[in-house]
Amino acid sequence: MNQEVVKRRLSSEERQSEIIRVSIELAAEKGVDSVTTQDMADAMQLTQGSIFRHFATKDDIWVAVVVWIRDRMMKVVGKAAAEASDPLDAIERMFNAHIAFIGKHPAIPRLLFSELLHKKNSKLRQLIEGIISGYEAKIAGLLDEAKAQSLVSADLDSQSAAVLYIGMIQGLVMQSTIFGGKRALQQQAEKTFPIFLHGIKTRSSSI
Amino acid sequence: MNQEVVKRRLSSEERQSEIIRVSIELAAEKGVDSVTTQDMADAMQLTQGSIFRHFATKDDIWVAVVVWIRDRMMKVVGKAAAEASDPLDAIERMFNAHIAFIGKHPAIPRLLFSELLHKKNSKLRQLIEGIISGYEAKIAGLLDEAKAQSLVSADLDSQSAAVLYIGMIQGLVMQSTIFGGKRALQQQAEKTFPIFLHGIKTRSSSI
DNA sequence: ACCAAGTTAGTAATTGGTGACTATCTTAAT
DNA sequence: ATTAAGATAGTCACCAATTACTAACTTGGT
Repeated sequence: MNQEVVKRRLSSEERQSEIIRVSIELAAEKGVDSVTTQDMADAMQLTQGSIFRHFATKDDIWVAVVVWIRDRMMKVVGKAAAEASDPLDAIERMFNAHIAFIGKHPAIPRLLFSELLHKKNSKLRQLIEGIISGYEAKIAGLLDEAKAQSLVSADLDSQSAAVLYIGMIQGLVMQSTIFGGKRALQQQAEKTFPIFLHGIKTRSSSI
Repeated sequence: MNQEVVKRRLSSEERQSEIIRVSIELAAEKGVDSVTTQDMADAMQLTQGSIFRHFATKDDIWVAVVVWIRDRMMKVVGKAAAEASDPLDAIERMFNAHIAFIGKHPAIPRLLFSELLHKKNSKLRQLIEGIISGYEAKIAGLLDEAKAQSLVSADLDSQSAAVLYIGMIQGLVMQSTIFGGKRALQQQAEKTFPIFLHGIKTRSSSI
C-alpha cells in the first residue's frame, strides 16, 4: 500500500551537492532572492533545519552555488577554446559552448548577472566580479592575439569588443527569458553571432 | 536650538512622486528586492505606515516606478530619434540618449533587466516585457528602413541585430556596475557603438 | 562475526527578527 | 470645522537559525 519511498540518508558531501543543485533549479524558477531554505528543503523532501547541518548560513549556499558554476563553466568553455585553430575560432567555440551551457542551466546567467552583483555581501560580489572580469579579459586577450595575426581590424578596441561580446550573451538570455525557451536561445544565438563577428573584422579605414 | 525643519505636508499626488523618486534612488543603492517601505519612509522623513496612504500595496509602487521610467524613456529616446536624418542616425542618437539617461538614473537598467522580470506578478512583468520588446521592435524597424535605403547589409537579420543592440546596452551597464561610475559608462559606450555599427554594415557576400 | 559506543544526518519545535499592511488617533491646511 | 496627511502602535505571516532529541550508519574491541 504505502509505497514508502526509500529515504536515503546522504553523506554531508552528497547532501551539499543536492542543495546546490536544487538551489540553482529554484533560482531559475522564482529568482534568487525569493528562494527560502524551506523551499530548498521541500524540493529535497527534507526538513528546513537540516539544511544547516551542511551549510552554516544561507549565504554560504549561494557562495557554493557560484563556485560550482564557475568551475563548470571554466571547464566547458576552456575545453571549447582548447580545440580551436585560431583566436577567432576560439571565441566562436567559447560562445557556442557558453550558449549550450546556458541552455542546460537557464538559471546561471540570472544568478551571475545583476541580482547577486548588487549585494553588499562582498564575498559573493567579489566572486562574481572575478568570474565576469576574468571572462572578459580572456576574450579581450584572444582578440589581441587575433589582431596580431591580422584576423581582425588593427584599430579594434579589444576591451570594448569584449564588452559587446558579453552583452550579446546577456541580450540573448534576456530575449529567451521573455520569449520562449532554450530552443529559441540556440537559434537566436546562431543568427546574432555573425553580426558581432562582422563587427570586429577588418573595417574600411574610416570609423 | 532645535532648528525644526519645516515639515511640509504634501498632497497625495506630490507624495506619490516623492515615493517614486526615492524608490528609484534606493533601488540603485541596494537593489530592488531589498528596498523596504521603511527605507522609503526614512528617505523622506516619514513614517512607514504613511506610505500606504498613497499606495495600496508595495507592488503598486513598483508599477508606478516602471510606468514613470517608461514614460521618461519614451520621451527622451523619442525626441532623439525625431532629430535624426536617417534610420542609422536615429539608432545612434537613440543609443546616445539612452546612455545619457542611464547615466542620470543608474538604477533604471537594474530595474528593467532581470530583477523584476522574474516576478510571477504578471502586471509588472507584462509592463517590463512590453517596454523591452517594444524597444527592440523599434530598433528592428529602423534597421529594416535602413536596409530599404541600403544603409546596412541587405542580408542583415534585423531582429538579431536589435538583440545585439540591447545586449550592448546591458553589457555596458554591467561593466560600469562592476568597475567605476558613469564617466566610464559614457566613454566605454563611445568606443563600443562603432563596433556594433560596423557589424550591421554591408558585408562581403559570405556570412 | 558481533555488538556496544561513538558519530552524523535528520526531525520537530521554537526563537528572534523583519516586513507588509491596518486601525485608530492627531494635526496641519484650507 | 472639516478633511486629508501624517503619527502611533499594533497584527500577522514569513524566514533564517538554533536546540533538544532520534534514527541510522560506522567502527573498534572482543
